[in-house]
Amino acid sequence: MNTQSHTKSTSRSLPIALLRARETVMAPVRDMLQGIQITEQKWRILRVLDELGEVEQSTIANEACLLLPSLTRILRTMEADGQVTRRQDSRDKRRTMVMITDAGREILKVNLATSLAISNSIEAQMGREKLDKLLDLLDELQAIKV
Amino acid sequence: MNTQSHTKSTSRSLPIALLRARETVMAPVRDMLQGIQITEQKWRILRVLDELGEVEQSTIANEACLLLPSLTRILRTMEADGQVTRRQDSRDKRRTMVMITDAGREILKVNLATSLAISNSIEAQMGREKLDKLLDLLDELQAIKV
DNA sequence: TATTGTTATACTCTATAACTATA
DNA sequence: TATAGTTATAGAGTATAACAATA
Repeated sequence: MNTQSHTKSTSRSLPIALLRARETVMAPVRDMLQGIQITEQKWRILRVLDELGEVEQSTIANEACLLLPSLTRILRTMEADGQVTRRQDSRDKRRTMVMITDAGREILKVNLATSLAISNSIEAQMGREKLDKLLDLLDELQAIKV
Repeated sequence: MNTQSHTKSTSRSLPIALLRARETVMAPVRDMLQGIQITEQKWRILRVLDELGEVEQSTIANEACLLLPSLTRILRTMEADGQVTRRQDSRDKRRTMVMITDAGREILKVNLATSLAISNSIEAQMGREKLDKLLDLLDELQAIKV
């Protein structure tokens, strides 16, 4: 409690605590992405596509935390840049199926070492056990319906 | 490990896990803020100012995860809207000291009940103990130097 | 010389509504 | 009627550099 209005300390506010933690983690990731001219959003899309294989755009939007209109625009440039392919689903023609290309996968591969180095640095400071616990709790939080 | 390039599952990727968890938590908060015509960034600034009292802009930028140029613009409108006051520090004239006003505090106060209801809903689903553990871990993560 | 903050600029994302095509 | 995705548009934030004032 503070003296002003009895709101919680910002460090015990989940939205702010999540944001601050993310900023700490993202700082070196942003350095990495800047070197390869790719935005955070594109990086997330590549990660999601690499993990899920060929999926429809709504799935990407959910998994990568992007709105469909944003995704439409971003995928257009990623397709032009040869990082993803898109095709109409033959069974349900409303759906567009998206897949990562070899060139897209190459971007992930080239940055794997840096990516791991960042993870390892965090693990070295937090400890594997705490990090796993944190990921478990985040996964649980992410799944709830507020 | 997935089949494509041996990257980690996105749910075990700290940047993505933090973002997804935040999106879950922010959904109802955004509903609340939309009702009062205030952006997430302004809400964070009000929270930080309410907690810290009168502080310089660099402190706000750090605590609310905003860049100084963004903060300059946002504070200009918040000052015009009577939510904060700004004055030059007399000892170090480079510094601008910012303070929340009663009107700004009123915004926090009016939304305190909704804010608490959201917290309580999360607590009801996660449990107090897990939530505290999560906040502890986030605080620890936020403080490391990657 | 370094630091605090502002301004300028270009870019990108967000949010919403309206729309098309398909189911 | 509902759903998947696109387009249009307005608004806001991001990132960087250049700058002014002060230390």
